[in-house]
Amino acid sequence: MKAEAAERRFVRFLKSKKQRVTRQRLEVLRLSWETHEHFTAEGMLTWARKLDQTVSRATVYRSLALLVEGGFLSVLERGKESSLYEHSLGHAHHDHMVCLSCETIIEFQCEAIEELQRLEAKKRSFNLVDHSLTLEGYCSQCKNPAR
Amino acid sequence: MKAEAAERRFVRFLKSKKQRVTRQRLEVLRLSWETHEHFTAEGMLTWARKLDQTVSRATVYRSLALLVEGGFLSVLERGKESSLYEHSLGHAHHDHMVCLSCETIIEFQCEAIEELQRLEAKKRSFNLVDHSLTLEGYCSQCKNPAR
DNA sequence: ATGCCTGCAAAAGATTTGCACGTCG
DNA sequence: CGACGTGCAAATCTTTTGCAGGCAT
Repeated sequence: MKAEAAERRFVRFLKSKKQRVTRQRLEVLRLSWETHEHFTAEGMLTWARKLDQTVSRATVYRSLALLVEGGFLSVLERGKESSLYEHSLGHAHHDHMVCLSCETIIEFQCEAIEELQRLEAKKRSFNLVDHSLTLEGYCSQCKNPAR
Repeated sequence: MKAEAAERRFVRFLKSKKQRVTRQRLEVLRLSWETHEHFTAEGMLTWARKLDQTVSRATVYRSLALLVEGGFLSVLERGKESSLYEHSLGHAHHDHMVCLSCETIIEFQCEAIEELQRLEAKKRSFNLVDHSLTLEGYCSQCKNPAR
């Protein structure tokens, strides 16, 4: 999805929730569309501050949460490490492989896995909303069988 | 695996790492074998303190990390929420479905998914060490399509 | 002996919250 | 206007760490 489309959709999303369209919220949305990398809340704060000295950390967190709720961003939780965000609408869904050595993130898609997940959920009358799958190991660069 | 077997294996594990077999470490191991539920570090601390007033939080965390490293426990990371542990050796590997409403955790196994993960990893020359798959949604009790 | 462990308390790090003020609708 | 959003700083919460003394080997 293009940035402008995302923006229009975000405005609609906010209105539907009776929330206000503010400069800060739009800014976070726009910035998240400007990279194709994963980013942290702190990273977003740094970018936002380049445009507007006064944006606060709290607002960045609050906006990111809103964007996730609306499905504009998806989150990759990393235990105690800070979460990584990426814009998601219009991106095909994918999962991640994370290198335990160099931290590189490889994205992959596998429809067969998704299908099996839906099947397992259905078996248990579980109303599947979302899922997160992360494979941990060593990328081809690091191939480090030690641990 | 029985508790005694786990204990023997843990002692061997510690010795192999030239680490000491201490009362606190054994206690954490034993307690983790006494429940078949998932537990938090804080929960473990509470249990341990019933037996020994002086066990410290730091030691519980350090022991849990050791047990995870040795493969005695597995962890379910929950974003900002505290991690959940469960004894794993001798338990077949499984993944989790977490109810967004009542927090119930349903365990499931699917060898076909595991196989596909190995396949995807191999495709990318990724040396797979571990993985975590969590399905989020609503359990049959809560079936709450809203969100 | 002696070096790994432990308890304690303080530190860390990410994220959240309370509050007074600003601003969108 | 009036409610909702924002910035700021302080608070939270989980987990980690530094250090002095204790205990396993």
